[in-house]
Amino acid sequence: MLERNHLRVIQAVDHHGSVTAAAKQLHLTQSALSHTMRKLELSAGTAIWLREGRRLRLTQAGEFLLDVANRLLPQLEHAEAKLRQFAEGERGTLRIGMECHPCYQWLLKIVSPFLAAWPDVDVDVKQKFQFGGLGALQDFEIDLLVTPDPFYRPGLVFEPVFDYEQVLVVPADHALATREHVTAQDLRTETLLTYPVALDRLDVYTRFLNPAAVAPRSHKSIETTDIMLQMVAGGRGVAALPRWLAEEYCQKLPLVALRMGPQGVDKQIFLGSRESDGDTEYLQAFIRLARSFDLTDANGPA
Amino acid sequence: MLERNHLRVIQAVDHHGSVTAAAKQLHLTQSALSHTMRKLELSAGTAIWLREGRRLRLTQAGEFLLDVANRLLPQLEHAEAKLRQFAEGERGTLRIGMECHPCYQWLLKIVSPFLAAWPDVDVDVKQKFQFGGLGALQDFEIDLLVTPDPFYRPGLVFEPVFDYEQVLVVPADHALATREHVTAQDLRTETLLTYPVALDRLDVYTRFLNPAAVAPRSHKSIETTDIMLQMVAGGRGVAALPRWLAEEYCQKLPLVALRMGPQGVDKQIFLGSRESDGDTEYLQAFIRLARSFDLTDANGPA
DNA sequence: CTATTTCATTAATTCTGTTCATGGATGGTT
DNA sequence: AACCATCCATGAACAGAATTAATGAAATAG
Repeated sequence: MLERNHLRVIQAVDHHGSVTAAAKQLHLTQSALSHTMRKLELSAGTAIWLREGRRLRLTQAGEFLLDVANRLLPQLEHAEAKLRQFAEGERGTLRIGMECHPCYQWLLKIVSPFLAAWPDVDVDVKQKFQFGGLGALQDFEIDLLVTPDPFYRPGLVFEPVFDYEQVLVVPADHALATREHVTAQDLRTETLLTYPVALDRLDVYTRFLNPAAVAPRSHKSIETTDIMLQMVAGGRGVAALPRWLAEEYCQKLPLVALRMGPQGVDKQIFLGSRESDGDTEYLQAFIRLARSFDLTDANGPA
Repeated sequence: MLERNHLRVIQAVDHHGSVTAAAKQLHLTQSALSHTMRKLELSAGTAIWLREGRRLRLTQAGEFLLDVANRLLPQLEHAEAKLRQFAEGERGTLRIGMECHPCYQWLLKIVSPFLAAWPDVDVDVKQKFQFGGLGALQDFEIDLLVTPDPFYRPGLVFEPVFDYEQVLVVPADHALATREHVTAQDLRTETLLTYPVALDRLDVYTRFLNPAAVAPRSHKSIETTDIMLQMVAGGRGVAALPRWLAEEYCQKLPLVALRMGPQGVDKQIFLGSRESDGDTEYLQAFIRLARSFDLTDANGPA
């Protein structure tokens, strides 16, 4: 059976031209190397070296094996180097699950410096999981969960990464635009634009409309933030978004962000991960990065 | 150190889904495999399998190693198969040295069926060697020498492969064309065309002209047989060639082949090889093929 | 709940690889 | 030519690694 060892021997002997010199490089006795060579030839069933006096020359089979060695050994070494990176948590794929639709914008701002700091780590963002975010985390479907709802489960840990206020975005020329804050009743005559998720996962409903037992005039779902706010600016409705995201768009479009209710709707985003990943460097680095990323940064220029 | 063994283990375990089944395929005890896996993970410094109950799942590092295994193992197996062919003398490069210029035509006729019979053996024909044919043979520069001059040296063996007569080729309308044979004196007024080699290696001189102390009117050297005989047919001179080669051209051009001297000049071609190659299958096969290749074949249609 | 399967662990054993000691061969030097 | 310094091969002894056997714990299927 052709082993890595054998390839190294062939390469070393050819490179140094003598058994003794090659043995030194391989940290072996000349005798050991000689034995190895003999056994290799024996198991190969053919001569690999021609011993002419004190000079060694490769046979055709030997030349062939040298080619193999020169081709495969670097690949093995490269594989080992990569493996070492895996071991030290410098390499891998960070699979992030999202349970918070608008957070995608926020995430992008973190991913970019992360990729720069961890060139050997790939990031993959998933929006759909088979059994919800927590299940996906436990099933190793994802490694990190971005969610507004931490939920204790053994083996999982959650960490708040930032607070923000959920606000209502209306056109700058809207009747409500000058109000200090809006009430649930104000929405009775409005069209509400939201992301296409279940109602019980929309804070406008759970934290604002439902407690007041109010429903908007109509409700439309839009996939992307850009289109959604274009429509708001066009007077087709109003939308609820994180303040930091809303304010970013207010600079580009004729929009106004309004507090919902006298106290406003305050939210927190959590990052969930498996306890067992506590020593995965790049994952912890991501969490640290996310936490250090305050609203000032988030609002800065992209 | 990442060994071939480890790659096989990763592949087998993944393929069978369980340690026990993989162990069976690897002709190992389940215990042995378990040990190997543990040591591999230990030396890698990272988990490679996630043990979830009785189910095994690869970590990211494991997935990576599986890729490496799937890529490298086939290459190693292929290398071993080739090596086996080398061992059994079914693969290699047969390097043939030529000391006999016109024999090139003859050689081509043998090489073609040989290549068909030994698809894994390449043939390389060399005309120039650093220290003559015998030296080249001993220095492993070539493996087979085609020569009219066998010369005993320890470690080398020569075998006659065929006899032929060296004849003089003249135009069909030449004054000598009807003669039973020509004498050395007849050439005194002729232009002799030969291959560009030293005079003492041309049989016309050593076996015909020199013994009679005769020189031709002039002497020109030509590289290729085709051109040489075109010139003979055009009345620009005469040439000495093996009869089998000459007769082949007599059918295409207005030429006549004449015996040189009353007895003619008889020659033999030998194949020289190293004794140590006595068990190299394909080399011996080539010699057998050459010997069985009698003049009838050589004269047949190409 | 029980029988069966699967994996991990410890201790014993077998094997492989390595070294030590030595001898023959080669090639350069005086 | 004789000598010496190397170089490679070999056999015996040794050490360490791989493998097995025996056993226990956990998980799954019936």
